[in-house]
Amino acid sequence: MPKLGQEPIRRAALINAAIEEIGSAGTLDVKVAAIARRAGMSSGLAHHYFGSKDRIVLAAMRQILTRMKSRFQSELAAATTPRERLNALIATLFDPTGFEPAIVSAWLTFYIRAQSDAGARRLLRLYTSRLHSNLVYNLKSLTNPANAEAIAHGLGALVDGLYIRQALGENPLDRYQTMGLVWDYLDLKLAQGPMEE
Amino acid sequence: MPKLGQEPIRRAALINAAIEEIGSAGTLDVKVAAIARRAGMSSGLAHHYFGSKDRIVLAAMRQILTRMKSRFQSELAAATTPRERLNALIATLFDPTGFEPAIVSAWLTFYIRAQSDAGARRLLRLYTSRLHSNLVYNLKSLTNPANAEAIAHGLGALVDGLYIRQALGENPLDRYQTMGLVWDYLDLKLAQGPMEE
Amino acid sequence: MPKLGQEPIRRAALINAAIEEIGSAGTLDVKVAAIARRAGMSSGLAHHYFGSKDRIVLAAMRQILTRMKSRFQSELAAATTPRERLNALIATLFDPTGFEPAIVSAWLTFYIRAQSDAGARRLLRLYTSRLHSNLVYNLKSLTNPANAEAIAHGLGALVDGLYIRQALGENPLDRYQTMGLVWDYLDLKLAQGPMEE
Amino acid sequence: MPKLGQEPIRRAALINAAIEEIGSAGTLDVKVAAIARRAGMSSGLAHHYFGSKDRIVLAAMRQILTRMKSRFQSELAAATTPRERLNALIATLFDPTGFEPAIVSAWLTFYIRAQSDAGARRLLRLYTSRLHSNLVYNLKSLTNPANAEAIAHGLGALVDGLYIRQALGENPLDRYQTMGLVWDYLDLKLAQGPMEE
DNA sequence: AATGAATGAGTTTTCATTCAT
DNA sequence: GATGAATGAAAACTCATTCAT
Repeated sequence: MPKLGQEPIRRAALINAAIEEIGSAGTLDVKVAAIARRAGMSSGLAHHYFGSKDRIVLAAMRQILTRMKSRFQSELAAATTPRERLNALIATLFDPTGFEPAIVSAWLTFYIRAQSDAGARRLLRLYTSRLHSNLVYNLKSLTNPANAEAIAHGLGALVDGLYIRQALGENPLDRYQTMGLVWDYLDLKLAQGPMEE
Repeated sequence: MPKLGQEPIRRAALINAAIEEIGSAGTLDVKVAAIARRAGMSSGLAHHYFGSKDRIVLAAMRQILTRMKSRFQSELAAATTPRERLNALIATLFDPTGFEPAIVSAWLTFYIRAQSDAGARRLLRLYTSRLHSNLVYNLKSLTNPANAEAIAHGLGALVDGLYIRQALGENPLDRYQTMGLVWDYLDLKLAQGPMEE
Repeated sequence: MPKLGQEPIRRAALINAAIEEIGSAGTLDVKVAAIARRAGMSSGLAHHYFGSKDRIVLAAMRQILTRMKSRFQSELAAATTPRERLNALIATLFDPTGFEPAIVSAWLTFYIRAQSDAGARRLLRLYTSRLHSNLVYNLKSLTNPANAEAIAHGLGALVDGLYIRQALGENPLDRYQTMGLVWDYLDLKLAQGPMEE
Repeated sequence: MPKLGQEPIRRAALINAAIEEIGSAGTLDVKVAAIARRAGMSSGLAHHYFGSKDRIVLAAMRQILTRMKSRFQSELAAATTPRERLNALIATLFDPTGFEPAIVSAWLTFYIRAQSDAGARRLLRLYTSRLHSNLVYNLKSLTNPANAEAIAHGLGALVDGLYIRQALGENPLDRYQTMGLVWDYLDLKLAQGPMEE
């Protein structure tokens, strides 16, 4: 009797292996064989489940985004005020889970890939715009709309920048210091640009 | 007698071609043959001058950093006060020359590559630490040392983040808006953390 | 399930093909593709199993030495007196198996290669010193130690010289004549330098 | 005014450079560019004078043989008796000039090449047969014809074997010890097989 | 479902040889 | 004669993908 329900297990194992492999190599230039080995199976099976290397990589990317999305959802569920929701968003962005070296590194690599791959770009844009509108939506309760847009841009850029430095091992700050830097920015901007009167 | 002094000309042509190729591909994963073709020569000659593909790519990276360094130097020459120097640094970072798609793209790819390539990492770290100490040095005239460090970190992350978004074509801001965002951050932070008394 | 245990089969096939190819070309300068073709597989597979051309060639050399070693062992097993063992050693050195054009040719090429390749040199030195000490050990029962060393040197050089001539097709002697020449040398030397009293 | 008579100088320089290069590389697999550089000229000029790499290598081989021939002639000129001539032949074979590592090494490499290259084979055979008949001719004065042939074979093989060991750096004997080994062989053989009565 | 053997197309790399000057 | 730039063909090597079992 064949083991039932192997497919989802195998797929998940491959996706995780791909993320780890990309993260540890610091390159999208990983070998299917290496991913499969890390996932404890043959390269042939990896192809069987995903059809091509590109699909594996894309699935890994999707997986990272999905994880982040569900983290957002659970964090946001507990928040009630706009400021709490903003704090929750930032806390999620810097959640240790998403900040593991492998994840950060894989994430950045996806950024690069998005430049030349429409599928990756679409995925990433979806994520970016969701985050942006989420930020803007909550900021609008705390400041005027134009300011909300500006702050959202600044926050987004700051987060991306901190990510990139993390990936390079150049960030001398720990998680709380990093979050403090972002919160500080948020506080300053909110103090600077108040609600229109 | 053959054409003399072709070496520097060819090397420069190859480096430029490599930057363009990397920029247009959005990947470090370019072919030597493609670079050589773009530079108007055979792939054999490219190898003759650089020895290997890696060296060509590394030279391209070095070139980008060199250009940025000389831009810094000329901008800084005209500045006299610390604040002017900070403004000049930021202006240089967002100089259109450095923000051309090809350059941004090559730059980002370089970031990723630095993770797995010691040569690239060394080069990048040199650039990063120079920029950081330059920022800190000038900020120390305007605020207390601890604050100077913190602001330099925030500025660095912000700039990196804006770069990444530019590379993705996700930055809806133009050059002046982008610089405005950075200046604004600088102003806010300086206002927040004054000189120690 | 694929055919299992192909690796040793393929490796052996490649090694044999390499020996044949080297022998028939009279050069170590053979193409991986040619070896692979002779072994009935793709060049990719040859690389898969050996990693590089050099490793294939080295493995071929090792194989030749191994064969000779096992021939020594079986010949020596039957010998009981020192003189019988010396005769067995010489008989083995001139065993037709080791004197096939392909083998001789590969062997000579190996000699040359040993000059620039540490791996080959180590292998060859191992063989050379084993043979030498084997000769010396048995000669010591028949003559004084200093003489044993000298005879071993002479025998070694004579054998090498006969090999090289065989490789060039310049040796007008057949196997027995060639062995006779060596035995004759041994007899003369033993007669000349007797046991110390 | 162009320098006159440059051609023979250039050719000689290239030939010497080729011998050195082959000797130091321990391979016939040397680059034209490397030979030319060693000879202090461009690779283009090397082709101008020799037409192809093969011709350079062959010329180097011819050069070594020519040198040895002239050494034979001058040594033989002084000898008057058969035994003196034999001694002179052996002394020439082990003349330090011909025993320089580069020469020995290049020589061996030629041996290999002779297996796959008719031009090289012809050249080498010419040398070999001349030496052989020279040995035989003089030996015939000292022993019976059949014995002369046999001794000449043994001497030839012994010399070749000593050469190969020299090239490998495996010969623990110095020049005089090496010659002693050969003379010893000659003496023993002559003592063993006297003139027919 | 699963394996890992096998392929072959795609790239890098090397170098003898040619050629404009 | 002389240079060294330039080429291009040949070879090594890599790896996604296929496939027999």
